[in-house]
Amino acid sequence: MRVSRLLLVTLRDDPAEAEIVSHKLLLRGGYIRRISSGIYAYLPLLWRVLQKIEHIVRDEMNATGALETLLPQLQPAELWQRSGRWDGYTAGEGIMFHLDDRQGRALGLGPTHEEVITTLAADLLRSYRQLPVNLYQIQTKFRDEIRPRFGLMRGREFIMKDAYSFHADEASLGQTYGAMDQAYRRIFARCGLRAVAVEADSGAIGGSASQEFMVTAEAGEDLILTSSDGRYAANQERAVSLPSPAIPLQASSCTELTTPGQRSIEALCSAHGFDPSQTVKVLLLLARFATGQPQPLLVSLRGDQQLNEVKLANAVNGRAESGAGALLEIAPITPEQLQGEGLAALPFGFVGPQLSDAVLESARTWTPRFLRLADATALELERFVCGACRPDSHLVGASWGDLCPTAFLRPTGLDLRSAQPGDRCVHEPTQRLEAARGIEVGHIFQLGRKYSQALEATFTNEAGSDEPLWMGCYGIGVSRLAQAAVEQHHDSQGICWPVTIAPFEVIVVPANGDDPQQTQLAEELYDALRQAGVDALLDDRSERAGVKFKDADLIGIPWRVVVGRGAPQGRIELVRRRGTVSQELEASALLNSLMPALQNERLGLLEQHA
RNA sequence: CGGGAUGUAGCGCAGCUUGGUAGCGCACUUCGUUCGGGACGAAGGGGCCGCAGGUUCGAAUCCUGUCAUCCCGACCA
Repeated sequence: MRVSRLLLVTLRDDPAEAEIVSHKLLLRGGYIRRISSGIYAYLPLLWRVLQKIEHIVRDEMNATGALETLLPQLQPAELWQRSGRWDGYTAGEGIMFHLDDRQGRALGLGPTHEEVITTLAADLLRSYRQLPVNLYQIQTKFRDEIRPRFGLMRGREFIMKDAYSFHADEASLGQTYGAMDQAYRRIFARCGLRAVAVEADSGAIGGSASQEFMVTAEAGEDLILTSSDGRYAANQERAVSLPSPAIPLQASSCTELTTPGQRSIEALCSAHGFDPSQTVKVLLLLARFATGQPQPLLVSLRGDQQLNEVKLANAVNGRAESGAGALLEIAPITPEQLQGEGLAALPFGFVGPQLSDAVLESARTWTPRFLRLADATALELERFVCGACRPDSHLVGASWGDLCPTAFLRPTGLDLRSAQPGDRCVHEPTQRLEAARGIEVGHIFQLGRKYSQALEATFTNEAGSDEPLWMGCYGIGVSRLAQAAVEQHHDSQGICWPVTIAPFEVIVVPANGDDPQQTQLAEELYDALRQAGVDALLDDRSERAGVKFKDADLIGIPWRVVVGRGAPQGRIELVRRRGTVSQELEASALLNSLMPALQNERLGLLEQHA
């Protein structure tokens, strides 16, 4: 390809719309243009990158025996209603774009494809003899994100590879899950990305085991916690750790303490010399469901611990009444909400675990009793400080036995705290958790039988009876991966693509486009490279050398061949983009010099993972 | 959804306080000189100042509304 024909439009200034470096570079390098918030055009240069990523994905997926398919993006609401996800995905802060057709039938634009694929499986898969099967597609997904940001990182329309496997038993599912784990490691390595596999929450998709693949980068939206021995890595949403021991409170009985205006743990402790680990804080929250009544929550945590919302949401989901439908939101109870329910004001900041359900008695729409949950670290305290349920007053030396004498008041003990960097590890207490930021580029799940049961996808087993299929699902954010690669591979001059996903492998630059000797030699080398199977670009523009060098650096072509003053003597220059390593050599020696290095780079980081 | 900011040429911005009909840099076109790290000179082209109302003799500028985009938040009272 010739640069003059490439529709290469580069920008000198950072566009105001971009915040992070990868987003700026993709815009400046002429890779993407924003069409609307979270919606981007993939320009020809980026499309080449995406196709190279897709090729690697296909190659590795096919190698595991998976079958490529293409499923509809426009999906009937009925399918989603049968799986129970329609309300959760469309109401509240649901992420599914949806619409009505001319007959008034509701449809959704697929944010994911479990419903469609499971329906197909129910239709096609009848016998254990057909199993296991793994189907995948590379498809545009639609998600109405609360807040799209960072270019392709969190878009409302993006390209994803998603795969769905079907099995006769759990062991077979485990096998494919393992094979996908290995395939994913190879895919990211071949793309030249440093990625780590972490334990993850399975989120809205549901299911049991799940693992995320994170590209480590400062701009990552996720916090990941790892042990330095490499044996533990988890998303903070899911991470577990050993809490620091509490400092025992010297008290044998319960007394009341006046605490004017001391609503926060911090204010309370600094005014009276308590350690936060000697206190129990109580959070009053409201869980809203798609169909069921709003459920007030009373959550007790040790004062020095942080609530993990994801763990809480999972706990609430597991305890919701069967007809409640999807959990839409958990948010702090506000004074306005209490008023709206016709309830008396509550002493926020001075609430203890003993708060009676009587305060909810006359609620108009809420369930008139709290769901009482507590983190294990709070329940372990013998004596502690907590709110007295009266303004400007706390209890010192309270105990669970005194406060909550009846089983009715006693909270259920769970793991609800967030693990923090520096915490001791569960697998080995001498190890500490370290924090890193990561961009989630892949996620694999063992779904089990959740969808197959809901959508009645069954097969006939060896014994002749019907049972639901076992399922797994496996995603890779293809467009996000492209930007994550830029985030991980750039310098002050621009992008430094790994060869495997670069739009071109080599760019040939005649320094002076008016010099016939230079242009002729450049043309010859360009032809020779292409005949050798190299993905080459020729900068045939009549620009000054500086402009061509700057553009080559910005768009990040891994190798540059400069044909300049040495052309009459047959001397050229070979420059490696990464590190800007340059060597001068005979034009006739180009292929011999370049090909071994290029061949090696075409493996990505694979050799490290072999 | 809450808070903050910004909408002026393809991109980056000034002008707005104190109303008088639009400017700078880059990019684009032509010519000349230059030619190995975003050249220089000259001459050009391009804007319903986001949109809609209002105030005024007159609005990019003041007022009201609306739309869009970006950032922070929507966990610990």
